[in-house]
Amino acid sequence: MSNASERARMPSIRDVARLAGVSHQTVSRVLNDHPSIRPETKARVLDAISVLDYRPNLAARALVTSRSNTLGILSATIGEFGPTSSIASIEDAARAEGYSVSTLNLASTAPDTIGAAVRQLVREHVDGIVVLAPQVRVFHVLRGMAVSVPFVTLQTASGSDGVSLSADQVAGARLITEHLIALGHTDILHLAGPQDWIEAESRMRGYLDALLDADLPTLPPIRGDWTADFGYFAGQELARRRDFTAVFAANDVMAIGLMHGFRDAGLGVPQDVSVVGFDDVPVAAHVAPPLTTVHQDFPELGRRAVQILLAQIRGEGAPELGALAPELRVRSSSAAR
Amino acid sequence: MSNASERARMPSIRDVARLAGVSHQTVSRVLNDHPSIRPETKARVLDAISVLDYRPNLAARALVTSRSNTLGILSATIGEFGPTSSIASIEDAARAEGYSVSTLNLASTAPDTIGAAVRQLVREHVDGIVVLAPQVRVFHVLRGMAVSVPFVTLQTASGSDGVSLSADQVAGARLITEHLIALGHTDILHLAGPQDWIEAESRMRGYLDALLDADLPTLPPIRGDWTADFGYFAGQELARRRDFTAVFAANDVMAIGLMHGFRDAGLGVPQDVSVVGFDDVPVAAHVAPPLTTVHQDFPELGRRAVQILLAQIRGEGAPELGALAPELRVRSSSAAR
DNA sequence: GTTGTCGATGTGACCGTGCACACGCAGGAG
DNA sequence: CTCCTGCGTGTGCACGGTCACATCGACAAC
Repeated sequence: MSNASERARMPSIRDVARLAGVSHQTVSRVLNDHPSIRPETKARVLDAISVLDYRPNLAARALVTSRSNTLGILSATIGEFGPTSSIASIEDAARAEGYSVSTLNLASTAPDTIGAAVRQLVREHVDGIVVLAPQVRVFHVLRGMAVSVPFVTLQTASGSDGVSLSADQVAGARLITEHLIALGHTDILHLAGPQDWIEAESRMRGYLDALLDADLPTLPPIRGDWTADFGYFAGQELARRRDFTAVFAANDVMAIGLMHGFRDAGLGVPQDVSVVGFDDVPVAAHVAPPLTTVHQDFPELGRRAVQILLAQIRGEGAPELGALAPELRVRSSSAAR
Repeated sequence: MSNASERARMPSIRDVARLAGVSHQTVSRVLNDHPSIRPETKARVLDAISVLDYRPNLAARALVTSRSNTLGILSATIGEFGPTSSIASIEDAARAEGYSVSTLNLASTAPDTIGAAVRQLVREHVDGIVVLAPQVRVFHVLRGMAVSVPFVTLQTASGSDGVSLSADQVAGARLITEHLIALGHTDILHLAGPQDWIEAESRMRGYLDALLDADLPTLPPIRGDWTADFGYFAGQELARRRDFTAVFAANDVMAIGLMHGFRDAGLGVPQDVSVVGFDDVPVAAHVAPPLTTVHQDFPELGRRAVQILLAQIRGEGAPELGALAPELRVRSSSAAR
C-alpha cells in the first residue's frame, strides 16, 4: 500500500559487488566479459546478478562511454510502402545486434528541418543513423552538414562518396521497360514520381536508357506524386491522347489509380493499353487486372543498411555487398501490342 | 587532419557557467526555467549557451532524474496498414511533446517474447509504452506482468481496467453490415481475421449484432489471416457455394484478394455478389470495382494514445476522449440485391 | 534593532557506470 | 636471489547533470 516499491532503488553494480564479495570493478568486468577473470569469481558474480535481478543502467553506461548503443532512423517518407517495409527490418536487425532504435519522422524536407532532425538524433547520442529520405535535397543537405556520427542512406547513390545503398532502381526500370518493348510496344509513356525523389529519377533513367538502346522515341514524362489519386486523374486525362500503347508508372499505387482512370474512360487494360508498375505491393497480384511490376526486397535492404552502418561504427571496412537485383513480375496488365 | 575534433569534449554545463560567470547550478536553473532567476542573469547564461553551442547531455540527465523522456512503441503487427499509419503519428505527437521514441517490433507473440520486449524497453528507461499488439494474447500477458511503467494499448478494450483505446470496431462493423442489409441482402458471409486478434473479434461481433437485430441468419464465418492471398483462395472456394449474396471481409486487403478470386471464378462483383472491406486503404477507391469499406482515422488514434500516455506519466487524469467514430465509405463493390 | 521571509545564487554530494592506475602474487629468466 | 612480466583484483575518479541545503542581501513586521 505504501510507496515502498516506488522508493526502492534498482540494484546497482555495487550492490552486486557487495553480495558477491568482490569490488564493483570486478562486476563491471564480468558484464563486459573482460578476459582475465577467474571462472569461479565470475560465477559468483553472475549468481549475485541473478539473485538481485540486476540490470545495468543504460543511461549511466551511455554517460561514461559516450555511446548509447542506439541507432537512429531518419525517415522522410509518409507511408510509402517500400521505406515502411524496410524500417521494420532495420529495427529487427539492429535489435539483433544489441542496439536500440530511435525513429524520427520528417514532415517536410526543408533543409533546416532535416538539420534539426539530425541534431536531435545526435543529441540523443545515437551511434549511427539510417536515413530513409529518398529526396535529392535531403541527400545534399546531409552531405553539406558534416554529420558527426556515421550514417547510411537508403537510396540510389548519386555520387560515389558517402555510404549509400539501394536496390538497383535503374536496372529494375530498364527491365520492365524492356519487357514492354519485347511485347512490341513502341510508344511507351512514363508516369514518373516527384522530381525531388532520387528513386523517381533512377526509374526514369532506366526507362530512358531502355528506349534509347532500342532506338524508340521518348515521350515527355508525366510528373506524379506517388498517390493512387494522382494516377486516377492522370488516367482520365491521358485517355484522350492516344499517342502511346503502354504506360510505365513509377510505383504500383499510381499504376492502380491509373488503371482505374483508364477503366472509367472506357479504355481496357491490357487490350487497349498496357500498364506496369514498380514495387510489387501485396495487392498488386490481386487488382484487376493483376499488375505487372518489379519486385524489390525491401527487408533485405534494411538488413544490409544495418550491417554497413555497424561496420562503420566499429571501424571495420564496409562489407562488400553486391547491388540488390530487382525481379520482374509479369502478370496480366501488360500484353502484346 | 588530426583527431582533434574527436577528442574535443562537448561543452558541459560548467563550461557554460564559467563563460557566463555564474555557478553551474544557475545554468541548470536556466535550462529548467526555474522561476527565481534574474532576467539579466538568464540572458547572460543563454548567451553563453548559444556561443558554445551547448546541448544538455540527455544521458546524464536521465541518469540523475531516472527518467529518459523517451516513449517506447511495442508493435506486433507485421506491416498491417492500420498500425503502421498510427506509428508515424505516435512518433510525431511524442516528438512534439519533447519525447524521443524507441520502437521495438515483435516477431512473435509468444508470452516470453512479449515479456522480453517489455523488459528491454524498461531497461532503456522509457517513461511509457504504447502497445500496438492487437492480439488477445498480448493483452493478457501485459495485464499479468505488472509492467513498471505506464502503458497504453491501441486496440479494443476487452475489459474495463487498463488504459486502452481504439476506433469503435464494433460500431464500424455493424455500420457496414447494416449497409448490406439495407441493400436487401439477407445472406451475408463474414471473412474474418485471425482468431487471436482483438479487432477481428470486434468486427465479427459488430457483424453478428447487426444480423441479430435484423433477424437474419448467420453463416459460419471463414477465418482468414488478413492477407490478399488468403482472400483470393477463399474467393475461389466460395464461388462454388452460392448460399450468400454478400461478403463482409474483415479488412480491405482480404477483400481485394476475395474479389480477385470471385473474378477468376466467373463471379461478378457487385452483380453476382457484393463485397465490402474494412480500413479504407489508399488503393481501396481505385481497385475494380472501387471497394465499399469503413474508414478509420489511424493517425488520430496515434495522437490520442500519446495524449493519454503522457497524462498518465505526468500523473494527471486521463483526458476524456470519446470513441473515434468510423465512417462508412460507399463505393461500387456493394449493390442492391 | 532584531527577527523572519523571500529572492537569487553558490556549494557539495550523488546518480551508476567505465577507465586509468595501483597492488599483490605467481612463475620464469638471469 | 633479484627482477620482470602478466594475471586477477581493488581504489579512486570522471562523466554531466540535478537535488538538498547553505549563503547572503533586501525588506517587512514586530
